Amino acid sequence: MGLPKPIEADASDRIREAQLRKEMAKREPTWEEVWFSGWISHTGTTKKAIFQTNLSNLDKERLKSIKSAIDADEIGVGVESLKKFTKAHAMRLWRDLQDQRKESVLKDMVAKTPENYRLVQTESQLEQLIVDLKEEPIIAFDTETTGLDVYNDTIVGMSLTLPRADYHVYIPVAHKTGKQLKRSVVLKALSAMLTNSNIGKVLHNAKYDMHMLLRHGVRMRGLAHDTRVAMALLNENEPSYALKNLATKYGKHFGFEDTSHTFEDLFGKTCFDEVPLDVALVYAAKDTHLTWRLYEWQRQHLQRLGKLDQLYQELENPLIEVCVDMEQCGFLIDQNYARQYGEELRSEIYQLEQSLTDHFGNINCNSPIQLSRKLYDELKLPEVNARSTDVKTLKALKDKHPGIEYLLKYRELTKLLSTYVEALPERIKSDGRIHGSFNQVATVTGRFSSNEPNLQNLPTNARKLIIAPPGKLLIGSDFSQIEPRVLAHISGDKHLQEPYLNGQDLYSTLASRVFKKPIEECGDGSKYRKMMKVGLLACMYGTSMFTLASQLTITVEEAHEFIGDFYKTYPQVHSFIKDTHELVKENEYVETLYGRKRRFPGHRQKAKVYDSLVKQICEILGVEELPLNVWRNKDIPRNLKRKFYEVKGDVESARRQSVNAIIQGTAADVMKRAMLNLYQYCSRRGWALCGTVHDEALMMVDDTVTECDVKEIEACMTSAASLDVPLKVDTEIMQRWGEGVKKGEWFASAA
DNA sequence: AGGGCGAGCCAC
DNA sequence: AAACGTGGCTCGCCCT
Repeated sequence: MGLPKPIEADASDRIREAQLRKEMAKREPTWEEVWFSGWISHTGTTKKAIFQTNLSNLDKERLKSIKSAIDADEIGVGVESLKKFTKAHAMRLWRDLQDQRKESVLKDMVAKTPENYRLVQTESQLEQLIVDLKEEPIIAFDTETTGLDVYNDTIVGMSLTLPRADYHVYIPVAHKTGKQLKRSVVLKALSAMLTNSNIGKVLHNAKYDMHMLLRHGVRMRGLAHDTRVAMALLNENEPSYALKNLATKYGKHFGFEDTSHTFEDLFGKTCFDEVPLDVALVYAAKDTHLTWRLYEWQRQHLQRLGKLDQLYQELENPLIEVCVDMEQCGFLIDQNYARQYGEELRSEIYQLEQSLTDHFGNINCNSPIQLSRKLYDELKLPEVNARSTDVKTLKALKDKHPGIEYLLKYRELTKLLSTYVEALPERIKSDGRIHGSFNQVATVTGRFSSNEPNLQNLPTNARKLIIAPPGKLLIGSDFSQIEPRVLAHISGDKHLQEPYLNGQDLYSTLASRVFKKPIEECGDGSKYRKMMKVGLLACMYGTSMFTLASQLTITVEEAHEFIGDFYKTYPQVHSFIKDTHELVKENEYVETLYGRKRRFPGHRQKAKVYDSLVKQICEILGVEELPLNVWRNKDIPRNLKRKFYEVKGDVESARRQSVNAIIQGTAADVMKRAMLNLYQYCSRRGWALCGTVHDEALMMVDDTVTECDVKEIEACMTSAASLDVPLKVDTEIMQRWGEGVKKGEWFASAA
């Protein structure tokens, strides 16, 4: 092998190298990057140019030849040690460099501690702080803790920004080293301020700090602004809402030019109570400082946007403490039931496994790869759906092999067991409850999400693990058909509103009109009603004719005709959808009824291209409307097709999402408003709102609850919005979630 | 060993 | 060529 020719690094190479270094600082690099970077450091920058070249400039072949040249001792450039430069060596070097970098960064940070960052370590300093706080109508606040578990970790320090006095403090209370006050002393001194709802607090992700303060018995009031929640309203597409990432990205707009380092960067896995106070001060005080600046910047934008500000002030901000209380409430798990049910499932699964081995041999049925090999290669089952092994495909193959039904049952039971029946009890905290978290700003449409565990996707059988504590009952109130009602309101379609105003069944009425059948033939369980229900949902979700056809087991042409008839009968629904597409093309965003925005950056240009291509295609074919299948149409030129499919996916996806975001988002707004009403009502009664599943609110109430109380609960929800159609709420009462009884029956049997 | 990712599946 | 919107969790598989 010949000696690789040195590659001269020019200025642009060096720039790219710097970029690579920057990239490497942000994420765990691949070992090749490490190897190369370490190599550069190891050899020094004065060595041959070949070593100064950016890795990304070397094609794979060249890199390989260089490596093997080194291995074969063919590179004799005076870097003898290089041939011993192994991966392990590189990683070690990398870590050393990182540590050195960390240390020097920390040293540098401490040296540059701003003058108005102060530690509060003594009684007199604390007293002075309390005095100064009396002059502040609004402050920024943050806690530093031993970890991220709000039910087990503890506060090790607190930082505050005093905007009027123009200084920032860090109050260590549980650091392992350094002079500091006791946590109880500090909290006692601060509690008047923290619990005073007239003193505004600005926090980043307040829910977390509020939980933490509750760990030490302090209920924070007067949350004025949460920069994380507000950021989600200002840009629902933000890739990360971590304070440091927001500072890096937007800092230049509010005077934070330097990129801040994340906790991980600086401290890795070290617990914050081990961090020396001088470092802790500059890190922690900067957090509230940053939060405050971010707040001021966000205020400008919210005020400019008006409606969004109102949404924040009236809805999202008050909802934060509702979330805190919901999470604190938690869900009680029936542990005996869980054990017993788990055993039942395990034995049933064991038997199914025996049958599966008989049918399919010794394979792992949980593995799609092994399963598809068995089903399609060995057993030669027809590949109805491209070798897929999902439920839908398996159901289609049910008649083809006797083992499939066992497989389906096995899927169902193992899912239930592993994801729910075994997993939920593992999350039980010391109070016997699970405390999942609810996130009000995790979805782009404004709906709630839930995790650790997700309480919004429990199947009925898993919900049965959750019970009301003694003396309590669970109440589940759900909005009936909220999304169609929102559509009826927003589209303004009088015909769609009619059944709601007259108390008729929506889908039967729709079906009767669209299919031109007497209402008797469109009743509950009729095929027309079923079709209509699927069809309406398809319109709200923007389903393609292909999918709709397969759902209804009709042809694409029939589906197209069906939707055409629907739009003809309900023209305002059609125009709402078309108008929305136009609107999103023009503005690149849509809004819910309450001003929540869903943005589609870059859509305008793509939509223009898309529309002009549609026009061209229609002209060539001499038709008004785009044909159902463009790809197979022989009359359309190839390059036109190619251009069309380049933008088709993105544009149609944005259009579907825009229509859906208005409907789903408005429904979410209404639910959030309802939750505020319910929270107030429940608090007054000493009850608890404990969760939400999109259109349903869950409450924990005394078992003395009356029919009248339930009416008030429902009123809290129906009065949440005044639409052109009435809102309807159905309520179930239960001791065990998943075994609910309609309110009517409950009170009838109680009497 | 542990992270990333896709398949699959649960909910509305 | 892809085919329905919003989520989160577990598993197998593949990678380092």
